[in-house]
Amino acid sequence: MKVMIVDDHFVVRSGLVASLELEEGIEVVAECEAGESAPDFYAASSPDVVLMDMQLPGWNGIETTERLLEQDPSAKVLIFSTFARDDEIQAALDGGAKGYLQKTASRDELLGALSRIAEGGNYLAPAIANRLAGLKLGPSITLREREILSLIAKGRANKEIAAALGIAEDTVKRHISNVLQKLGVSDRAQATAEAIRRGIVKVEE
Amino acid sequence: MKVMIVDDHFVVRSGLVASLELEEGIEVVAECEAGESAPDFYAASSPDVVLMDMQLPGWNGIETTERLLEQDPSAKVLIFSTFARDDEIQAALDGGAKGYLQKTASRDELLGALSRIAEGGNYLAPAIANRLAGLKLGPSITLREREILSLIAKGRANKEIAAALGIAEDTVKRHISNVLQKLGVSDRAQATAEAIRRGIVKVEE
DNA sequence: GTTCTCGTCCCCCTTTTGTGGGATGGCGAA
DNA sequence: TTCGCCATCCCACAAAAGGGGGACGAGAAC
Repeated sequence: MKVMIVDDHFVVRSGLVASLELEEGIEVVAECEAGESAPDFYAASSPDVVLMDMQLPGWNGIETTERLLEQDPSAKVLIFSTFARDDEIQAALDGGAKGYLQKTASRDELLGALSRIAEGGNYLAPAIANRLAGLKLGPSITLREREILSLIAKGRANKEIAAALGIAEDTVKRHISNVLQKLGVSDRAQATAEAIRRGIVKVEE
Repeated sequence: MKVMIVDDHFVVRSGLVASLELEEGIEVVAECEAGESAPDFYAASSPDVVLMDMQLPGWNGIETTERLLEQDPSAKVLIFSTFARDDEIQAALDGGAKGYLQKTASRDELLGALSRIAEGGNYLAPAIANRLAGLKLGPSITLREREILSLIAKGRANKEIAAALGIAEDTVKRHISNVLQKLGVSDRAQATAEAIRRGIVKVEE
């Protein structure tokens, strides 16, 4: 089985290489530090499975997965993330990933997930699968709403947001009113915290 | 140099072992998955440096560091964390750690930090050191202001904050006005984002 | 002593925010 | 096609937010 690794942490890459190369029949054919370079590495090494980190500078794991799938619709991506946030898992699976594993997973779980996916199957850690099954999917946040949320987090007033997007201030207020309800919060400050928690808005260093 | 590793992620442990064992003069004498077992491993292997993960189930990195220092006040601990939150770094250094390194660090940075600390020195990633220095130079956020910031992030209105703290609404407004200036932001939404970024307010799963 | 910051309180003022109502056009799914 | 959702716009209104002024007591710092 040919495996490609996408992770910006050298320590994770070398840990994965060290564990996987020990295994009979597994070969790491590419290691890549950034989402942006993944398509080229993929084309050059045609791996059976891609092990993809979620938190990457630049393109994140989801975006990179989508690009790989544009390039090769049969690409098999296993997301390997530090976190297990429901919305992130949902987004990863929606984006076409074949599985989702936390970095707390044991070596056996990792190997099991890899072989399941190489065979064309899917893999979700049991704990995650259960949680997702019981998850009541709340109303989804639209593109426009996400856009406005990120401007709110930057301290923009409704008037400024309207100007930036070229729409009326009343429309902005309407969007905000809707998104506050969807997030189950009462004002833009709490919406900011919730958007950051859900990964809708990023906080850069 | 004898190194002990404390990290619950097998992939990080094997990555560290793989990278460190390649190096002349470095030997990994203990690997440990939980803070609770660290003291025993430490006593059995007497390492020169302990590489400590921050996010551990049970005892976290700071608590484990403190226990190791009770046991051996000359223990040298290098925190190896996924994050770089100001308050966490502060707590780690206050707790007696000799250094703080993010998991995004390169192999060279890691080796450099390890040898600096083995020699009895300290190590803070340059970016982090600058940021901490910058924060100390900037105006400091008072206790009351932090308290109010976290209530703002929870969506509380000024009136509610006043009631919760048993003070007048005008006083709350005064505090908010001050803290907005100190953070260099224009409203409570942006203040929320900034407070989260600086680690003043935490976002839990 | 004096000066400084912190936390507290009051007044007044403008601007912003958030919600309610109602309305239109587009677009995709049932 | 009809229905629902998205995005857009309008109006009106109450509440909230944020800034300005001035003031006071406690305690730390000089």
